[in-house]
Amino acid sequence: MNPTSSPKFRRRKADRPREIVAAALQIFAEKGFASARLDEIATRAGLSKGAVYLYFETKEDVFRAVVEHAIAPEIDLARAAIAAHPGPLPDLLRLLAERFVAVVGGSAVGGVAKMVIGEARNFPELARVWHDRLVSKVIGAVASAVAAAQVRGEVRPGDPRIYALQIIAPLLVGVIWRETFVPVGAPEFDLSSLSVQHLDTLLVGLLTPESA
Amino acid sequence: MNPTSSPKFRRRKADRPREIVAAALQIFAEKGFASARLDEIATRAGLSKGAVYLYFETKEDVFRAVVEHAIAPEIDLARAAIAAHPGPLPDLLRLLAERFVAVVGGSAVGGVAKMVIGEARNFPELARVWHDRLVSKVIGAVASAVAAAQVRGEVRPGDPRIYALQIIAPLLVGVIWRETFVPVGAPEFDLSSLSVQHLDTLLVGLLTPESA
DNA sequence: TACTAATAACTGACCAGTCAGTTATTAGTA
DNA sequence: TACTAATAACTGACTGGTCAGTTATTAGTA
Repeated sequence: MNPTSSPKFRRRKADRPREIVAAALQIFAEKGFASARLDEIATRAGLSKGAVYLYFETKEDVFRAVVEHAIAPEIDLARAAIAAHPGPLPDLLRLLAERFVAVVGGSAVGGVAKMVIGEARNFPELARVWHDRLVSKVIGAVASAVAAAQVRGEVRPGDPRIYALQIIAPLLVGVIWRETFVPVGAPEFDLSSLSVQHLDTLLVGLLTPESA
Repeated sequence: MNPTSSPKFRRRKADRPREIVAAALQIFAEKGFASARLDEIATRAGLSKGAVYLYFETKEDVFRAVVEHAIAPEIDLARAAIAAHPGPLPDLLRLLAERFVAVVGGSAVGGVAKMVIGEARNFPELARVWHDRLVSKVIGAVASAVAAAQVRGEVRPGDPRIYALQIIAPLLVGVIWRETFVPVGAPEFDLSSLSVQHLDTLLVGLLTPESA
């Protein structure tokens, strides 16, 4: 009819994978792996289902790319913050929490985390990637920061790995809460207030009386 | 072949629903809703798929029954513990944590929780049931116990609802960890040690200097 | 004999993955 | 600059398999 003004499609090989992953991130975060339809992912990415298979072998392949894509910035976040921590433990923890709230609050990472939890049994490999590349690194880094602070006499005795979990858990549950219960009418937890009150409270119990 | 010793089936109308729900609890906890096969549930319950439809309308109906079944004892647990709490807040919290570890550690409730998180978007009604009947009640009860303790001067100022989340979160994350990452090789967190160290630490920050 | 719990074969819908054909784009030619 | 051949990005109809839910039939029970 009118070939000049509205071509049926554009050839944009370079941009497609990124766009497909972005669309898949949304759909997977909404529906989980099994219930996500490739047709819907393709449509949201602005192409046909067949074209998705020009860029990815299988649906699981797309899922993998999404997890990688969601993980990468998180690793940078954790690495940079821990590597550059100069001062005492409370400063590091407040910095980490602040970044966590900013990054997780403003992206679909929470949705991906929920998806990983939900699909862990059916796709253990993805849980493994998520754990090995992200979660264990964060827990390990926080735990060794705590252990170092214990050596300096800043932090009371106790299992550093459990301390790390205690530090992270309320923030994580805040995100899961938002993804799971807020959509069905539960009142939200403000991540920022949660983060502040959590650290204020926990640090009192964490630090030795001398250093506090 | 041998009709007397092994009849092809028995008629046991009264027991079937309970057995189906028990089998479904396991399968759903393992696979989540979408990936669970009704055939597998039926087989594990010791009957055929068609027979399941004599007792339940749809697969979602079975899911509903499972959630109800998993919730009921938890509600009793929370209600009884809170209602009967006599002494100061630390005693109540230690009691609750102990029960939590015992009940969640020894049952498939953790699996159901994970399932609810994973399937929340696709079956919001079930997330609503889980929230309204269980989670909000527990959070609310803990929050009002904290608020009462604040009035008594036992607990420092701060949002009681956030305090409640802080109290529960590490235990919850411990369970999610076990369900999600331990199967792919992550080291376990001992729920019991976690619970003890968590309360020991948190209570220092929670209680006023006078009451501690 | 009448009744019904239970089975097992069946249906219909759905969907991941395929592929033959279509169309946008680029390279080559004059 | 205009035309054309060659290429490859893309489409959409199709297939093969899976599975929730149905039903014709069988077998246990009263």
